[in-house]
Amino acid sequence: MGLRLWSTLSRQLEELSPQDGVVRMYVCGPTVYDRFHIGNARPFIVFDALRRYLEARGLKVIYVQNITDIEDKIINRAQEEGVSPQEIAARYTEEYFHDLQLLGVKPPTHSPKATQYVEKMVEFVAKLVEKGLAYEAGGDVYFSVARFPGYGKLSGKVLEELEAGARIAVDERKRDPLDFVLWKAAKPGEPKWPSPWGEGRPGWHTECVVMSTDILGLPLDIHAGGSDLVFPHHENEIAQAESLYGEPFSKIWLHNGLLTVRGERMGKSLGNFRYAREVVTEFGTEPVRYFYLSRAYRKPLDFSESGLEEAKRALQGVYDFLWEAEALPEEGEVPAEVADQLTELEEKFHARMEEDFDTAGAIGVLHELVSLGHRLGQEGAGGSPQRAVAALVRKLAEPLGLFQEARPQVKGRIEDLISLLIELRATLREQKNFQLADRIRDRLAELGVELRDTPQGTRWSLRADE
RNA sequence: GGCGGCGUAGCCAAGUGGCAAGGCGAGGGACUGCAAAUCCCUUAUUCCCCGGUUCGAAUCCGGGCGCCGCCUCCA
Repeated sequence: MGLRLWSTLSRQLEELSPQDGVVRMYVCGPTVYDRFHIGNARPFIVFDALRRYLEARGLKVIYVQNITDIEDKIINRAQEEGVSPQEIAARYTEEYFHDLQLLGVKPPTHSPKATQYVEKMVEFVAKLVEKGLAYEAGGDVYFSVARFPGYGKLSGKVLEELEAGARIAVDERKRDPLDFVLWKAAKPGEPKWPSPWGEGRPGWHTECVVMSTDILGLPLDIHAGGSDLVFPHHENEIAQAESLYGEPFSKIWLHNGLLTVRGERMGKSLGNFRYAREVVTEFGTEPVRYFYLSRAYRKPLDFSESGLEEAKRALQGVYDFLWEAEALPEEGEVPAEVADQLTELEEKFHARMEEDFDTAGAIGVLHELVSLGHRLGQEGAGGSPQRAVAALVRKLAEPLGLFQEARPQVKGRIEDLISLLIELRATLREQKNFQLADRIRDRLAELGVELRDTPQGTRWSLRADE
């Protein structure tokens, strides 16, 4: 397969070329100081879908997503609540896995924690110091940006202009305002680890480099995250990794667009966020996934309830076909002409997916398949062709985590009761007692049981609960 | 100010050189006792504007206008 992805680094489509069929993929994970919000969920869902698509195409994917369990925000939160940072981190790590599951995300192959890697980070920083790429100052260690000629290549920034525009209050311990911290000296009461520069803790940009290379080796095939991480986070990762190892850190850099609310970026600090858990609970797993995957992953996406509602309706339309088709008996052959159409649409689906992971275009193809299925039903093609269409939709959508739900079932006795009401209604209709017949239909609809009168008799289906 | 990106129907949205996917919604028709669902038709002669290149441009180039993100922790 030839999957091409837009790399932020090269600013062009890059062929994914894994060695031995193994894709080494790293996605920036959460800082566990709170539950993540629905905007944070975008990369989790999008890159989960990418990973699963690659797996569906026969590749092995080693998917690593870090957990930052030592960081300022965790310490602050711990102080606010009067508990230990470890307790905060443990709590929200658990919540993170819980919410990932709610989003229908397959657990990462590896979920390394920063605190498990402190020793290796110390070794890494020591090597940078040894090579003269970093320096110690007052118990802190800084990376010397001037020592890495490629600095700015990911974000397209130019060193001189960055310095000119530096808004940060210059820390006098830094030799250059752009230098960033690799190791922070411990303040009283903070978690700390021993190091050649005294007790302290690792700085923010180091963990991803150390953990990803430790687990995946160099270079990574894909390094991914939100577009807000391009600078400085990923730029700084490249600087550390490449200046030390002297080879490319990651072949492809992927960045998802941010979630906005009425055009403004969703952020914890802006207060315009909603927790992912809250949104999934309200709208459901698949509507949330559909909402994200029906938009190009690189573009900004505006969050709205109406957008989620629309996703829900679109999804229901597909299920109306799937559930109906799957209830049909296997009968008749799949005509060669239909088989050809299915092959053609399947190829179209993959063509969209392979061109920069165009899930939105690919979902459009799935809707085309559903239309084809309906048309076959209309033409009286018999059960088998429609079932074949439904099966293909299910298969193609599986890596997206869409259209996988089974028809809601009711227990045997309730099913018998519904059948009884339908029988009764049929009699009433024969007797032209439409008022009562309609009342049965309306009341059942209110209870979530929809009746449809077809030439083959009355069919019923259950609406999924809100 | 610098860097990155976006602007396609009423709304959401794919498409980056060869007749403008798809979803939601709206209107008309078929079907129905009436509905619902479904099917058929209609809803962008045109892709923010102005120039240019080309046999041909939403797609490439130049110039505007508007919006967003990053430049500070942030998915």
